[in-house]
Amino acid sequence: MTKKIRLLADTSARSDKVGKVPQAVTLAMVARAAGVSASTVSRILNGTAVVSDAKKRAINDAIDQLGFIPNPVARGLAGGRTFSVGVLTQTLDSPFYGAALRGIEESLRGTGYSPLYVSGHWDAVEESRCLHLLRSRRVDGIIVLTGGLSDQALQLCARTLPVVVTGRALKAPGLYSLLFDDFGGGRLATQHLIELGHRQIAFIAGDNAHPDSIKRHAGYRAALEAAGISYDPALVVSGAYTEDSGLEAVENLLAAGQKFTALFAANDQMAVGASLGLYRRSIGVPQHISVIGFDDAQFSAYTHPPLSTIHQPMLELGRLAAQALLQLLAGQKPTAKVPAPRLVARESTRQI
Amino acid sequence: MTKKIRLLADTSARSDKVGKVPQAVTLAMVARAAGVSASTVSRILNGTAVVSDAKKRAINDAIDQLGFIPNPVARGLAGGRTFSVGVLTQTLDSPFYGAALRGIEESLRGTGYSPLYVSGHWDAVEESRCLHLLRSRRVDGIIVLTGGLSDQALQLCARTLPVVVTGRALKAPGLYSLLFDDFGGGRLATQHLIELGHRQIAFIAGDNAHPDSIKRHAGYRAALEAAGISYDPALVVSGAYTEDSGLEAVENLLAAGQKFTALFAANDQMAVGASLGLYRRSIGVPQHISVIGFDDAQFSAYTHPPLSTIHQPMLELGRLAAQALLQLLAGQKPTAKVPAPRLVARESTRQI
DNA sequence: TAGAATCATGAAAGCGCTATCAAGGGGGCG
DNA sequence: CGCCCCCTTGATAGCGCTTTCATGATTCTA
Repeated sequence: MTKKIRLLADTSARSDKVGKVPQAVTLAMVARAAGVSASTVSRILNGTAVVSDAKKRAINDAIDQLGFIPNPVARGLAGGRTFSVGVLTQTLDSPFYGAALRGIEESLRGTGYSPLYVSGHWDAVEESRCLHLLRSRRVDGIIVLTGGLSDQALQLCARTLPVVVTGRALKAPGLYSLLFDDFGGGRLATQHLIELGHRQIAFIAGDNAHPDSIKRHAGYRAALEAAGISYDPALVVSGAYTEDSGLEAVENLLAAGQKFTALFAANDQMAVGASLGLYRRSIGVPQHISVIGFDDAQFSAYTHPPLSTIHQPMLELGRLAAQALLQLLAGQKPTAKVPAPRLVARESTRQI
Repeated sequence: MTKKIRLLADTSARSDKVGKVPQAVTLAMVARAAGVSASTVSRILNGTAVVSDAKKRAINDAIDQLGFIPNPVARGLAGGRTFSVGVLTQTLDSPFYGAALRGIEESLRGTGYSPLYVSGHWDAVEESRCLHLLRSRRVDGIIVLTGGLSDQALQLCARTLPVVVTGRALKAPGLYSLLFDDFGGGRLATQHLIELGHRQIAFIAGDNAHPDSIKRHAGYRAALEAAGISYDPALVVSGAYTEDSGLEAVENLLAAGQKFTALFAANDQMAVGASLGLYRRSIGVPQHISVIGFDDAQFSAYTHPPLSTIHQPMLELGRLAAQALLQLLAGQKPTAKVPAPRLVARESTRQI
């Protein structure tokens, strides 16, 4: 067997200058070994056409024996498909997007598609550059995790490439969007505090450039008003979604002499920062002030005390996004639906 | 101008069936527009040979006007290089590796190379599969962030592809390794506790499958012995580098009635989990027990109290790894050196 | 100034695969 | 029993680029 393989390899045009890649087993070699034409091997590989059982078996045997792995680069060039999907995220090392990336990876595993991650760092120009990079790398489809790109840019992109985008509600051919209910989440968090008897509830908003931050804010306000509590702008400070900004925000609130018994931060990172600020002033959570976050980041279950929060299913969202893209790629209509926000009441909030 | 471009485009062989990619500007079109041959354009693109200034200018003009972007897929097939580097990480959403990935991304930006991330989930079989995937995708080089692959596997891989690996000390042609001083770090953490007057210092080890965990453990032991404190196996429990396992470990320690005034966890995640365990028992950190972690994860500055830890420069490590790979790719000898461990004393440790 | 040597350039042959097209063979129907 | 159609298969032409190889134009040396 080994001998036969070697022989076949030797008859190949340039067996002398292999060098670079050792496993230079090509489709042509498989074809020769199986006694069929390259076309037929390709047909088996892609399931493009019906092939007789006998040949099918012969080819599969040859593939196994030679250890043939189709070269994706060549397939990409010839077939126009690279079997890779671009993922435009914002930061690779965010505890938040990380989960989504993992979800994407999970859904893609075993499908033959590989993810190609690029990060836009919340900068529309940068994101646009990333989009170009992905296109130039000839990805077969793109997943965009929120970000600051304009709706038009995405719709334009979707004209030539399947696109799945999270964090907005867009309709366009070849485009599918997955929108999490940030408004409902914001309302839910606030309702939770109200139900615990709180009436003076401070809010640390996220970056105003992010639509989700605005919607969480609106949810907060809606819950307040539904409970007959008037919205007090003095209790609202803005942060930037970072721990530092949460810390700073709570310091500002305290410095301004604001009275509140509960605090809702638009994400967990700010909630953690804020808790640290309270800790520094020896204000107990939840003894003196209840704190609730948003996102349910991985670390939130392990803070002191474990943080109450709104669970945002990023892992699930990643999975769904990838599945939707796969459906788009297969010419089907995506069916994915984003789970509703869910309250995770832990120990940082309590009855007044 | 536009007209000219359109005309040129129309004379192309299959301008009627463009469809898929709109910017189907090919090298051949540039060549025609500039009145030169494809070879010459290619030479400019790659700097492969000297070309007269006049043609050089004409070609560059044509490239700009047509908005030509070389197709990496075709380049990959023809030239054998794909301008992508594979990054084998363990989990995409770890706060720890995340920083390294960002470092890699930073170093690669602007070099023309793109990273292709795959994650092995600490499973040698899976990692090996990932390595194959990267090779089959024809990456030009590989960065391996620790993991459980055997040294031989890596050396074998390095025979055909430049490889940079972190977390081990290997020497081989085409292979460069970046080793962080885990032993020194473990010793440093323990010394810190000893200097604060602690004599009974518990240790939560990491996963024993990880060499770095073993080395941190050895560092702990060495510091103890250097200070004349006998090593007490009863004070050592093993965890799995997760928050949960840290929590569990401290519970075991407490349940067994062990006495200790300080605790060193082999990573920050376990330190956080352990702190939660102490909090649940109303044991104050650092009032009753000092806690120190390892890694200096992003969240560690914001825990209650902020966690003392050993800074492991993952961002820097990522940058260095990418730079080293770039050097390898350029045929140079990498020069990167890993920074030494550094103590970050925050508020979770104090004088006894 | 003839010949060699150097140089810039173009033509052409692939890289490994997919896709189109045409051909051969077998079966069904009139 | 013959014709037509369908089904399987192979040959062939690229995908867009890199890379010899060969060519004519220069320049240099003797």
